[in-house]
Amino acid sequence: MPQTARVSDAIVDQLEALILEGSLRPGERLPTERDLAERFDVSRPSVRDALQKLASRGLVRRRQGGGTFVSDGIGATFTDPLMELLSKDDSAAEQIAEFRHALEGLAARLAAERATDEDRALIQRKYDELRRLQEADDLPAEAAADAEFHLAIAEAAHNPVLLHVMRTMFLLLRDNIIGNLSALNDETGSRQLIRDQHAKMLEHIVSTPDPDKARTSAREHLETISQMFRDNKAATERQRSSRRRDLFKS
Amino acid sequence: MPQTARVSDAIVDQLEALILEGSLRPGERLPTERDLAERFDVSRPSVRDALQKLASRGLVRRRQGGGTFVSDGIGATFTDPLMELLSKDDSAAEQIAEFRHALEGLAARLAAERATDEDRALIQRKYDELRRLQEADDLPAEAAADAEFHLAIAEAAHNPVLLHVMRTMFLLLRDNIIGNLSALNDETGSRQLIRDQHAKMLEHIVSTPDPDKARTSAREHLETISQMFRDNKAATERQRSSRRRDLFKS
DNA sequence: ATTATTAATTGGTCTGACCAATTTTAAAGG
DNA sequence: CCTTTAAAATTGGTCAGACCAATTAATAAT
Repeated sequence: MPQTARVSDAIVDQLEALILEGSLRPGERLPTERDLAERFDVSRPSVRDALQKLASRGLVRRRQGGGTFVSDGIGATFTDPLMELLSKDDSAAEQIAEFRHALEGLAARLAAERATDEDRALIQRKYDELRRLQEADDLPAEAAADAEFHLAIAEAAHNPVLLHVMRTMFLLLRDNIIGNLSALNDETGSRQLIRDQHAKMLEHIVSTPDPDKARTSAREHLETISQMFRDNKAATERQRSSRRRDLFKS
Repeated sequence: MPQTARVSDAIVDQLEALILEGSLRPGERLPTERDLAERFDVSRPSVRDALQKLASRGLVRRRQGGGTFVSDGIGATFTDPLMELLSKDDSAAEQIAEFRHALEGLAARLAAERATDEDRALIQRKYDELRRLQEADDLPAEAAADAEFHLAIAEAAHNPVLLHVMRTMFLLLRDNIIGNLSALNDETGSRQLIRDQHAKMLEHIVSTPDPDKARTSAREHLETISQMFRDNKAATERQRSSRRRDLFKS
């Protein structure tokens, strides 16, 4: 029997279609369980089953007493439970760094080849926003803007699978980017280097598109990020080591 | 309130832990809903909620009248609903091909660096199995063995995030690999080329490990695969075009 | 007009019943 | 004694109705 033979699966399919096609918009409240039960002519537990499944997939949020809402950003939360599990591992950031070069290099190259005028405008806007936040003293906002800039480039690559993988990657790296940026405050010149590299990426993707140079500048940027990550980790290890020695000092 | 305040969420957490730690093994049947309700001292609908969530995540399979079973291969089914949705798009295979080079090249390099004796033995076994199936006339089995060989290399890279991304990638590519292999039957020499490339990968990862050569041979292999894919697609397009002309011939 | 209280609404949990698919057990026939 | 078939038991799926707890909306009091 097909997997959708279940009453609740049929409801999931219909609600999912409404969400993905935009009839139900992010933040919008769904009809109540009792209401949906009436509309679909099924029992309330069957509707609950369906809504629980959508919630499990991150498509909706449920509030006792409040209602059921379409999630604000589809994909803004993990939709991959295994990836979510892996994200709890401290070494996830390091593992991602190992192939982030390759993905960001490819995304930059494809973006230089394929970006539409609209894409370029979006990348420019995200770049401007990032520059503005680099002057402000708000690390979480700066980290978010950094991710937005890179994801705008990924969008311009017009490869939905690659975009999805990179989105997930940035979810995993959220805390890591903030940590990297805070470490930047302590080092002369590295913040400027990051800014220069972003400017170069922008140039080769938006101003004078050149796939090979776009790819190279992206990879250089990521190599710098990785080196910073390694330095940051080593410094943290030294601090830990020092604190451990202090603890056992007589 | 924390997300696990719900009765069913607490049950999900406990069952998940049992599955991930191996107390509940793949293929093993779980206690019945009524049994679990008694053990957890909650209602049957609450247990159902929890089991539905595990099923939605691909961790268990449910059979009316039969019972609830731990899935055979965790990760063997899609755990990412958005990726599953993208897989329904015909161009997913092409999109993945665009970055598969990079990932497989990296996996091969890391495998050459990091493989344990056990890893090398596994890769050798998967290679032997693939060679055996290349002599048989069973395309789906050959395609599965091909994926197993590549995934054994990815396992030897010892990067769980990369492995997870590549596993998902192979789920997306399942049908595509079968199509590529069936097209191979029609072409002189390309099957031998594929075999030679697999042998070279094995050599540089297992026999005489060399990270740079491993990476290069993996990328050459993937370039061949991509070219085949493009040729296969072009041929399919020509066939479609020819059939369209035939349909309108007076 | 604002604030506090009360009522209504919504999701969460529960009990008990029944249906449909599957598995197990028992009986009949060879 | 073995095999086949039928019946019984078990399991997940669905339902109705009730009640609880959190949130929202409406009303009353200041």
